Amino acid sequence: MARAPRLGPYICGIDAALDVVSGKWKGLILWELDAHGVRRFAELRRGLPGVSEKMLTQHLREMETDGLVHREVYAEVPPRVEYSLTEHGRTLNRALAPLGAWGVERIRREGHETVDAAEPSHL
Amino acid sequence: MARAPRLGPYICGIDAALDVVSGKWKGLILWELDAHGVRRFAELRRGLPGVSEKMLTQHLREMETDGLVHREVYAEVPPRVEYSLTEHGRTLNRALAPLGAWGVERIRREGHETVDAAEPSHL
DNA sequence: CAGCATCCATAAGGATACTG
DNA sequence: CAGTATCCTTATGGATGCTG
Repeated sequence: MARAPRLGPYICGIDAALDVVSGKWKGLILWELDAHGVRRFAELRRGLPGVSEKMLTQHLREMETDGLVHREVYAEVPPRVEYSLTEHGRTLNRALAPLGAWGVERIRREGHETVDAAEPSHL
Repeated sequence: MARAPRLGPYICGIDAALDVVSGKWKGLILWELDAHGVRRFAELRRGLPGVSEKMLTQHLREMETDGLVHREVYAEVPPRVEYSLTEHGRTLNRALAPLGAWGVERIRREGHETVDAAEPSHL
């Protein structure tokens, strides 16, 4: 099953925003889709080293429900499904930019380990 | 025990930033401390309706470890402890502002329920 | 290819009682 | 006042196998 419909009320805007980006891969999914415009399931999977099929599917479904991601299914054999960001997804991604910059600073400051992405860098 | 020292490497800045604000009350703790400058344990508790002592203590300790919060203990009877933000805490809070604004928009858009804060509003 | 179903391990959060 | 300690429930994420 997916995420339960969030029981209590939100306390503030941060709370409401964090609710839709919390999840191990959601920030990265947002980044991938924003960078490439459109991605198929398998492409997305390759872009997120270590993600399981289950988690990728689950996160994509939740983000679809939250109005961040658009899912386009083509009735072909073999099946093809393309994911892209909605306008809300794009604005969220822009709102996340300063946070990402802060995070990069934190990594640099504390000398955390990072992964080497095949594509140049998300940093 | 508190949070484990985070096993894997960070994938991107968002990832590294989310790691320190994930936790049911952390965004709000940041907000409270930024708004008031200095808060005692009990004041903080009143500002976070519904938080348990355990979670508040735990979150504060993690945020201290992450260099976001400063904890000042006064050797008095009865004991007094004051919490405030470090410079890193303040910059994080600023980086969170656009996300908070996005969240407020989302609440408005989707008609989510919110709590009525005693103090004017976190929204 | 793009998934769904099932089972399982760990992490996050909460309730309650007690203390320097 | 400002916490600890303990026990318990739920949420999150992962492994594996199967399917239209």
